Amino acid sequence: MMIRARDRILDAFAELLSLEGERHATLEAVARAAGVSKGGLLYHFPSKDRLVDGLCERLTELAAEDVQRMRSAPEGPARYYIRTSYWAGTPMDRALVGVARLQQAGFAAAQEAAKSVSENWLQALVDGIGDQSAARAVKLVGDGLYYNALFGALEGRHHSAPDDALLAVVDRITGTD
Amino acid sequence: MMIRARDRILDAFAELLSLEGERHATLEAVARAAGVSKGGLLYHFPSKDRLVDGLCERLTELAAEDVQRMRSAPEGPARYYIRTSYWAGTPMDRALVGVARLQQAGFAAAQEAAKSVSENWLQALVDGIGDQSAARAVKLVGDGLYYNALFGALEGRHHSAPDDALLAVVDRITGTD
DNA sequence: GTCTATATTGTGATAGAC
DNA sequence: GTCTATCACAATATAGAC
Repeated sequence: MMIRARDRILDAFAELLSLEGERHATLEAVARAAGVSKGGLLYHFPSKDRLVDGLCERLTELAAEDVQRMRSAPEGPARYYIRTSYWAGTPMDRALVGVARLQQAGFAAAQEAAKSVSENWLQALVDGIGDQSAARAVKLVGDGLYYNALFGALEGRHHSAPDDALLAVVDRITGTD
Repeated sequence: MMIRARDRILDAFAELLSLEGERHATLEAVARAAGVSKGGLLYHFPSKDRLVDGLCERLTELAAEDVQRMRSAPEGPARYYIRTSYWAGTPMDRALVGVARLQQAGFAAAQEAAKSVSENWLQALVDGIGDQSAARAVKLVGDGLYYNALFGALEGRHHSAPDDALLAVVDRITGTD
């Protein structure tokens, strides 16, 4: 069965945003990558702002699922968060980097969505670690990894191997060592 | 004496990029903010790519000076780096966030400049701390702060007060406590 | 639901006066 | 060095056929 065009369009949008940058994610480029015409795209998303909204909603859903996994992870939320903060080209990676790029381009909806998911991750870390400062430091290390992912995505780099030495440093931050 | 128009233009470009996002930093908006006409701007920077180059060069200069200060800081490079990684609206903050936004919009020159200054900061941390993993973790915390600055700039938030609790965590990472 | 064709606007860039 | 006027093109959006 055919994947719904609406989903293919969001896939293409996230991919162009994360791999080529916001300037290259034009409606025409997205339509072409999704295999539809510009008019076809605009049937599903009547304006670019609505397309942005669509990706923000997808990120919100994917991030909420991730927070659930994080809260119930046997290794603890800190290690889980750091281990999964590497760019691996997953749907959530592309959605997150895509929304970050939209936010930095100046789209208000992306600003709000990025802030919201960021706060949810931080809260899960605070609840799991207990200590505010340690949770914040772990969050910052993860943010740093995402920031580096913003570069890595454009360069086509993948950081597939979770870094054991870094995880050891994280254990020192949380006091688990 | 009148500040050179060329510098005013770069100031305006960095400010619009960091405070309103890349989409709003059009040649017309930059010219208006700098108090010149579009034609006047294009005398100094014949194309948008040259304007981007100009900001990248400014960042490279400011970052090189900062690396010097960092290497000779009495508190050590780690604490210096973290303490100055907060968004405070300084010229270097605006240049750095501005270039980050250009990079994520898809400008290749910004990609190279951001990568270069990032590597120089990391090298200063490695040289100062000794341990590779610890230096990398400190760099990631600083990157995380910059990543948060990408949000804070748009929201007009300033993180003027260096966070003592975070600096204490950094000491634990570097083994200085 | 998807297409083609077209309208509208914004953006980067040029030409030439002063 | 800076301006005004204008250009060419690209990006978003609309209209209407199928």
